[in-house]
Amino acid sequence: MDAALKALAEPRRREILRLVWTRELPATSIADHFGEVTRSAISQHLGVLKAAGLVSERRDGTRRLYQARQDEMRMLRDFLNDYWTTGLERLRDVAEAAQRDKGATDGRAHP
Amino acid sequence: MDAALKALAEPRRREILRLVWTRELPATSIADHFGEVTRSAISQHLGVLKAAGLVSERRDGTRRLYQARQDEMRMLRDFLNDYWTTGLERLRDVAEAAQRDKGATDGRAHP
DNA sequence: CCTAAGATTTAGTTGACACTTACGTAAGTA
DNA sequence: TACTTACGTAAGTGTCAACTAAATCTTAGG
Repeated sequence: MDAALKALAEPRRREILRLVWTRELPATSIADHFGEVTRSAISQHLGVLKAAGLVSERRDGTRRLYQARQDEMRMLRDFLNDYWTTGLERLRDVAEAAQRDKGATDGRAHP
Repeated sequence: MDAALKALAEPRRREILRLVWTRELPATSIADHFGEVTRSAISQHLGVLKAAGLVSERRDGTRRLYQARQDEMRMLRDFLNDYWTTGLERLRDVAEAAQRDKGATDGRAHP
């Protein structure tokens, strides 16, 4: 999860992910799409994406075909939907701390 | 958008966002939740979150109250849903490149 | 005015990361 | 075997981000 979000924080990797969203592509074709960057750099990005579970790799002769793992992306989307609203009991101690904070001065911003 | 994803890539910031998801909290209360980090560090994280538009800041006396901007988070979620499937016409040139790649040898490795 | 509380800002350090160049390797081809 | 293609990996460099400590700002209250 951490790895996935970190991987997506890089614009180049997002673009790669989009390139292989609907089809398999060999590393070279992907790299060709980025004229301003070395093939090696793209290879490293692909490694990060693969380590994060966001792409799959399949070998075909000397080539390696990459494709996005849409299921993992869906999990990430669900994480963004749910993470903030789950485990809210954790907030209790902070709420108490805030309460303590204001208890002395009574009623400025929040009850 | 870029800034938002980058902001979320940091676990500490995600936790902060969760703390202020349902309520306003002063910076001190937030910092108290992270025993192992300085208030200064938290303040800087809050600055990043605010610059990314993920939290709002309101002043109350000497305190500054922060709260998550859930609308922005929803936009981010929608981005994750749509980005990959929009602008697919961009893929055409890559598709052509791949086609060229295989066309010569008719579906083997490479010319 | 003076002081304290709450919070940000400013160096300055350290580690992570994106990148390039150079090299290594596996698989196909002549 | 020798050559070429398609990759990954290693090593080195520059930049950026997260952190600490110290300084600064702002507001409240005596």
